[in-house]
Amino acid sequence: MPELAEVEYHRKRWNPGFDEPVIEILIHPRARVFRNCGGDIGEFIRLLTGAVLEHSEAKGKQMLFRFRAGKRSVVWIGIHLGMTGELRTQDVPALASERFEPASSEHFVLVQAKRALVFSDPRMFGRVRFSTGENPPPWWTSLPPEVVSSAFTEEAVSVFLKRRSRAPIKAVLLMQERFPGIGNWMADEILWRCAIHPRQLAGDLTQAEIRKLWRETRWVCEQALATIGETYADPPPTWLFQHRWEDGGKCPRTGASLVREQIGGRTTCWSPKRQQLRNASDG
DNA sequence: TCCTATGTTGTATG
DNA sequence: ACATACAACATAGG
Repeated sequence: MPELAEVEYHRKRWNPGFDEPVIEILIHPRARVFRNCGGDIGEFIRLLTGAVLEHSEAKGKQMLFRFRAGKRSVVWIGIHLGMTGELRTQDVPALASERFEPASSEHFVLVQAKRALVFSDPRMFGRVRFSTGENPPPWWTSLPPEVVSSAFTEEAVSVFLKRRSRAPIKAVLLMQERFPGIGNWMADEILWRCAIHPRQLAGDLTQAEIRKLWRETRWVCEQALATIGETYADPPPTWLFQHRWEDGGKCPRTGASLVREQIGGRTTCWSPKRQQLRNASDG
């Protein structure tokens, strides 16, 4: 499920574990989610045992958790949820004899006195990585500016679209280096609001369309964070979101039928009455 | 049985 | 070197 707002929601699901030490770590060390995890897993497990979760944040689809492991030692855990990853907390049994038993998809569990912090991911497209030291790892600090930040400018979008001028705009919106956190449903939602056909080449967009795309990208991210990001509540039926997966679904603006096709390698939903392909010269 | 899946990455091709 | 397209990754559910 995880795009920008779903990631933010899952990040906060570990909040009940703040300020309490990790007693034990349960792990499937050979799970694919630990590929290139940043060093020796056993060593990170040793450092994390007894450590205290003191901060977390999300950037796009990435999450970072900071643990204090003694006065001068910090351990960072980076998590990406991939396609099917989830974070949750679970109460641990009061009796020590009923120890927490992770399911096969629960690759990484931080057990505390009162609860377990659980990362699960059946398909294992997600990723867990580790780092140590006072500063966040380089892969984190080099992430692009967030869509909802002031650094996400119309100019930056315009430059990026010109660089990617021969790719369909749908594929370009999925590129995390400029649109961090945008995923398949958000890209479709944005293009539907802009009345831009997902197959339109990025280089064909007029400056007015680029401005609209920039504004609607920010708007969809803000609204998704306010609904899904807070309570996991679905956005209202005025969004494409509520209709896009339903066979025979209707466009909430025009009432006409929606269509689905593969564009940029992903199933794409749009409203043909509202989003029409045009020649570059027509713009 | 076959098809789909809210993601990323490695590789081939232009 | 850069941009683009697509298979591959691994599993569950309709």
